[in-house]
Amino acid sequence: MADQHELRDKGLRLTPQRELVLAAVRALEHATPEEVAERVKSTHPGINLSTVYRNLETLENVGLVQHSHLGHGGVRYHASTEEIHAHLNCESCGTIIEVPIDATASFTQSLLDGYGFHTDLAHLAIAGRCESCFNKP
Amino acid sequence: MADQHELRDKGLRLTPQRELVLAAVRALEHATPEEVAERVKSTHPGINLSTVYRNLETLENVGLVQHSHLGHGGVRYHASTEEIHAHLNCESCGTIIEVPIDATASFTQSLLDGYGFHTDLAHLAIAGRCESCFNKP
DNA sequence: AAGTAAGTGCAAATCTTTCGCAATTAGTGT
DNA sequence: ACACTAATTGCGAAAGATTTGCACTTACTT
Repeated sequence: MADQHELRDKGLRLTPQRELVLAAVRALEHATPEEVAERVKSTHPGINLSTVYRNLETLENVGLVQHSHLGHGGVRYHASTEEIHAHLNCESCGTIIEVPIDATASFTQSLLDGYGFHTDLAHLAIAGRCESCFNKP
Repeated sequence: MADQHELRDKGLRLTPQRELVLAAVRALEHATPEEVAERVKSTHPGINLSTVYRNLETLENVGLVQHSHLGHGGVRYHASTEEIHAHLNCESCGTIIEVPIDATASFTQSLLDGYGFHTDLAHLAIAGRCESCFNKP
């Protein structure tokens, strides 16, 4: 039931580093590899950045985490959930708003109808400004 | 009327490098800085990559060009036009489909209504797969 | 024609991500 | 518990993209 099993069930070895990386991604929500490393270091100071990168990749391969591109900020990882969602990324304050993919269905359908394009909104954020930033300068 | 004026009107000096960078962005459509440099070199072999980067930034500051993030492929520049458009970026073949912003209006409106989010679809591409890539493996 | 500030070239610095390789360690069988 | 093997880690170096400092050049002004 524990954490162990979800990793081992995927055919992965259970290392402290790997568990911590996964835990950090889950705790941080949309963190950069750097931020994940930072977080892991609080528990496991010796972890190497390469190890973080490799684990993020490995965890993504087995479907436990996913990354998306948030424009300027670079790549960010988040835990996989049942709920696939799109990301609205405020370019001013960096806030990320999650939007259930259903809310985007009619849009993606129209892109399919109009352009034959099969949209994957989960993978790339949508840029813009959140309410409060929009109301500022 | 000529090219000179559009640059000078923006308060910029008219250098061969700058003109060529602008011309390259216009000719290439959605080119990476590297590609712009490559193109400029055919006319002006000595141009330095830094100069290309600096000019892209400068031209963007005065509004003559814009960049957008196309996921994995990195940053791409295109000329500013009357026609703002969104980019659909096929993750398999890299093709970019331009979509008039009108076609996205009801979607962005719904994000505004639902989340108070002011979407800027021009800035970040939308990932997915084009028709033909979708029909392959 | 001379002055000056913008622009350029060059080399080095940064930043992010990847890679090779030797040392370590988790999971397996004994 | 013990040894074995392959996966994983740490480390240092490498690669790719973009930025920066600085001295030299050049476009524009007067």
